[in-house]
Parts: sequence; structure tokens; C-alpha cells
Amino acid sequence: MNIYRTHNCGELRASDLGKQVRLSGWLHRKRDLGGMLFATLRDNYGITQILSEPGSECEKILSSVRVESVVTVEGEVISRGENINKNMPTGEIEVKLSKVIVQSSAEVLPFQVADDDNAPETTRLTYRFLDLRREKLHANILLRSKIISEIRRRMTDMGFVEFQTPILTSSSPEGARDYLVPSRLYPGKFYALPQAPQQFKQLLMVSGFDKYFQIAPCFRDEDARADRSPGEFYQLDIEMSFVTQDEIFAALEKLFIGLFSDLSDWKVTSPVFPRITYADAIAKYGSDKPDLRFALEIEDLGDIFAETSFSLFRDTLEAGHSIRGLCVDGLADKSRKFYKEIEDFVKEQGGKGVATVQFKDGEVKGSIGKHVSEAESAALRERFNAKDGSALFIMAGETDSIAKLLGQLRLKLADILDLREKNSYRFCWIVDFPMFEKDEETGEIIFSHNPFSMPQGGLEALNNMDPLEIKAYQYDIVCNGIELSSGAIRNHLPEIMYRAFEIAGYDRSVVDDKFGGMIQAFKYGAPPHGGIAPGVDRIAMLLANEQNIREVIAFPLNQNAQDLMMRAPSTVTEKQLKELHLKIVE
RNA sequence: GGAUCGGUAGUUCAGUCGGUUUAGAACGCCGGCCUGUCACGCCGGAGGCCGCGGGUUCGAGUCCCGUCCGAUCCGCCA
Repeated sequence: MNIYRTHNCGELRASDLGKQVRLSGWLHRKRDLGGMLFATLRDNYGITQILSEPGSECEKILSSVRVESVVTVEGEVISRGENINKNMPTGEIEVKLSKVIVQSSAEVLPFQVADDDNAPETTRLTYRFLDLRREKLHANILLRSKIISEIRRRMTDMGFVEFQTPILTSSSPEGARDYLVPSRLYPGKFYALPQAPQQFKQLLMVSGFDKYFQIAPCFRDEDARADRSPGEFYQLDIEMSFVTQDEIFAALEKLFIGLFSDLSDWKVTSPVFPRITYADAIAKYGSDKPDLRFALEIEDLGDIFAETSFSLFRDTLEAGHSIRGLCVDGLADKSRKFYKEIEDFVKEQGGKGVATVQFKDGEVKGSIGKHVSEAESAALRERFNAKDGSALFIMAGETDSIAKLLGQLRLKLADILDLREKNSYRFCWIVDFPMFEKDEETGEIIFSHNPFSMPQGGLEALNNMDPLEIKAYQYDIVCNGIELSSGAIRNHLPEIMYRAFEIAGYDRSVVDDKFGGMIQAFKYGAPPHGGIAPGVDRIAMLLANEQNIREVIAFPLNQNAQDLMMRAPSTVTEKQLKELHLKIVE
């Protein structure tokens, strides 16, 4: 018999009545009634009530030790009689103690484990081992484990092969800031931690492995966001040979529908996921990661106001900019405060303001109501299918910037008015990303996403089209407004690659130098291939219904990329620095 | 690097227009009472450089400036 336990804390039932059992776990709560002392004992599997008799040695020990101490107890499983607790799986029984051994006593806690006491995140991160004992976070981490094992099973079942790729690799241009590792053997040289195993997975395709996947650690030294962990994160990295974009979509839809249906009872988008072009997404949703749990589409209103007498709008259109708006129904009873809040939000986001038009009691009101002619009003009503009580939020200005602002306003309105469909995962693909874009600061042409994507139209497009007009076989998968991943059909042809890099300002020698391994490989017979790399942490966020990525990572860094528990980053010894040929300046 | 919000007991918060006593409450902690609790209950107690520094004022937790820390957003994230 195991010296610590015969059963875990989640498995005893009425069928075990009369058994002598031994349990080990953390003292979850204590309820000392003076004569009797009830306590609950918790482990990974559940919670069981234990009970000591008045005046017993067990009672003395239990009353003297704090909650969260680890104890081993022995006793008899007895019925709770009239006092069954229906909220507990083990609620029919309790264990009447004959022996208690304290394995490890707990000091006064910095925050409560049994209660969710909204402890500050700094404290929670410093005592992460305590936080991880708490119900929600513990469940999140177990869910994450399930997600990863389900992914492995489903990928393997679909014929994918799992690989490992190097963690110490070389720095490459483009992309995020690298984490660097100084080389001891080569003074002044550095390894870089991979931002993604991009080149390795493509090389595995060139090596003939056909279907690759990896739960891959990725390292990027960039600033954090609520859905972006600083430092390191995990991708479900996927690559396939001899595939079209549609075949990749089909594989991913199968994976996601299976995974999300299995691990959640929320509604999941049925195949085929909607495909929205990048241009449409920006125009209709003001974002390349639209939240499709609510409609509220942006409409272009340039044609309606083409002849307007309102000078602000006329000037905007004459300058070649745009007028666009959103329409929300049922706002007849909203106060001035509501519109003020909207106005303030838009200004906070960097907008100049937002014009409103309200249809109310057959009249046209709102901040620009009096500038709207009858014909314009009728056209607006028709465009938005507006009803009495509808309100329009209209912005005029530089096209890209108002598109983005309206996109943010769209989300804000969904927050305020609670427009999102509940208990639903709405997936979509965003396709036809531009191959290149203009660097706003320098005006130079740069890769807009991934330099390894195949341009639509191939070499001919690169040679003959305006680079900014060229689209790539480049796509994102989005769920509930969260970008899960980018992917692409890759460029496997050296000539097209050299030309694409040339347009982005890199000459042949730079490509040979920085991407030598891969470009070399492409000269020895490379299969057409493509892939994608959904973020595992973000999948876990969605399935755990958490707003912050740190809630699905066992040991996350804080926003400032520190580990408060392990105290990383930290200083190292002079000896270590010397071996690595490093000197600290300042 | 920038913006916004926040920082009062171990924790969560309250603290009005700058002045009402010794800066409060709940949870936790310590002590006492309590034989069927389920977040047990009841009584009592300890616990505070009001983030830090400066300023305004007769008087600052409260107003102003600076600074530090945190969260969120922008930049950044091929």
C-alpha cells in the first residue's frame, strides 16, 4: 500500500462506504465547530471532506496547521447522511479521521488559494506555484495539456510527422528582434533563438518529408500585449508539400472544428470557413482580424455625399479621401452621455472625431443632422436599412486611417452594447494579403508579411506589376477577432525569390548570405509547399475563455519580460562574461 | 519610446468640496466560544511611511509637479 494514499481526493463515492482509506493533499478549507472539525482536502483530482472527532489528536493537529499545508490522513469512509453536498462530486461521503500526518506546513499565504480574491498579478506571478493551485488556473493548464495532446493525435491521424528543429540557430534579417546567445568558441559571434522554425520546416519539405508539424517554441524580443506573451510562445507549426491554399485550409478546418468541438460546448463555425479578402476585411470591418460574432459592417458613403453641401465632407472627397460609417439600430433612447463616450473613445484612438446621424420620430438628428439633405438621408437609410431609432457613426478622412478607426469603434460598440454572439467560435480566413507595402517612415517598399510567400502571378507579376498591387498566397486564420496564425504558399523558386527580395531592397548577395541555407536547397529540387503556424497559447486562450495570455501559461513572463518568481533576467558572473567575450558597458 | 488608467492593512476596496475625532470595512492572520459545517457562525485583538520625493496651504490620503512600479493600448510583432 502506498504510504501516501490509497485513493485520490476526487474519487471516493458512496460505493466506498466503510473502507479504510489514506488520502494526501492540501488542506483546502477548515470549518472548526468547536466540538467537530470539518476540513476539505484537495489534490489534482478533486476535493474530499474530512472530519475529526471532538478532543481527538487529529483535531488538535488540524486546528493547529494552516490551510494549504500538505497532510496525509487515514480514516473510514462514512456517509454524510442527511448532509449530502450535491455541489461536490465526493459530496455523498466524508472521511472520519483516525490519523493525521503533517507532511509540510504552510506559512501565512500572500493571497487565498481557496477563494478567488483578485490578488494583484505581480503577487500572483511571484507566487505562481500558489496561483497554479487555484481552481481556474489549474484547470487552464490542464486544458492546455489536453489541447496539445489532442493536436498531436489529430495531426498524426491526418498523416503529419512531428519534428524537432534547432533552438540555437542564426539571426536573420527582417521580422522581430532576436534573442541572441553569445558564442563562447567564436568571439563576437552569436546564435539567435528562432523566431519560428520557418526555414527549417521548409528545408524539411525540400528533404521530402511531405507533411510536417511541431509544437514549436518561438522567441521574439518584442513588447507584450494582452494576447502576446513577451519572449517565448508556442506555435502549432505546420508545413505541407504539393498542396494548394484550399487544401491547407481544408486540413486546418478539420483540425480546428474537431479540436474546438471536442474541448468546448460552444458553437463552432461549420466548414467551409468564410474567406474574406484582406481588402474586404479592412473595408467592411476596419481590421484584418474581424470579429464575426456580430455584423455591424462598415459602409462606404462617398457616393451618397458626392454632391453634399457639407463642406467638411466635400473637402474630404475632393482630397481623394473617404467617408465611411456604421449603423446601429435601437439607439433612440441613448443619452448624450452615450454619444460623448463614443466621441471620447474615437479621440483617444487618435481620430479627429465622429459625426452622428440619428433617425428619430421620423426626423433626422445627430451632430450633422442638419447638414444632411433629404435625398442623402433617404440614401443613407437605404444603404444601412436603417429604422427609426437607428444611429449612424460617420467618419471622414484619409482612407486607411478612418477604416482602422471605424474598426476600433465597431469593437467598442460591441463592448458597450453587448452585441457579440455568446458561446460561439466564429472562424474565418483572411486571404490575398498584399505582397509588399510602403514603409510609412522611409517610403521604401518592404515585405508586408512573409518574405517567403509566393506572389500571385509569379515572376511575371513581380516584373510587370506595381509592387503595391501584387497579392501573395498569404493568409491568416482568425477566430472571434483574434489572429490565430499567418500562413502562406511558399516561394520555392530561387529566381522569384531573388526578384522579390530585390524589390524589397535586398540584392542577390544579401539573400545568399542571409538565407543561404534555404536558397541553396531550392536549387536542388524543391517541392511546391505551404503551411501555417497557429498560436497554441491563443488557441488555449479561446478554449479557456481567458482575456489574457498569461492565464494559459504555467510560468509566464510579466509585461516587462521578467520572471518574478525565478528572477529572470539576472546578472551573471564576471567569469561567465569573460568566457563569452562580453563586456558590460555603462 | 509614447498615451491612458491605477498604487490606502497580507489581500480586495471605501475614504465626499482640502479640515469630524485615533484613516474605515470585508477577507486573511492571532486569541476565545461553538457537535453537522459546506465561503460555518459569534466575540475580541494585532496589523498602515496612504508607492517615493518635492511643492501649494494654517492644514494634504485628498490639490500641483516630478519619479518609481503595475495593467491596458500605440509604436513594434517577416
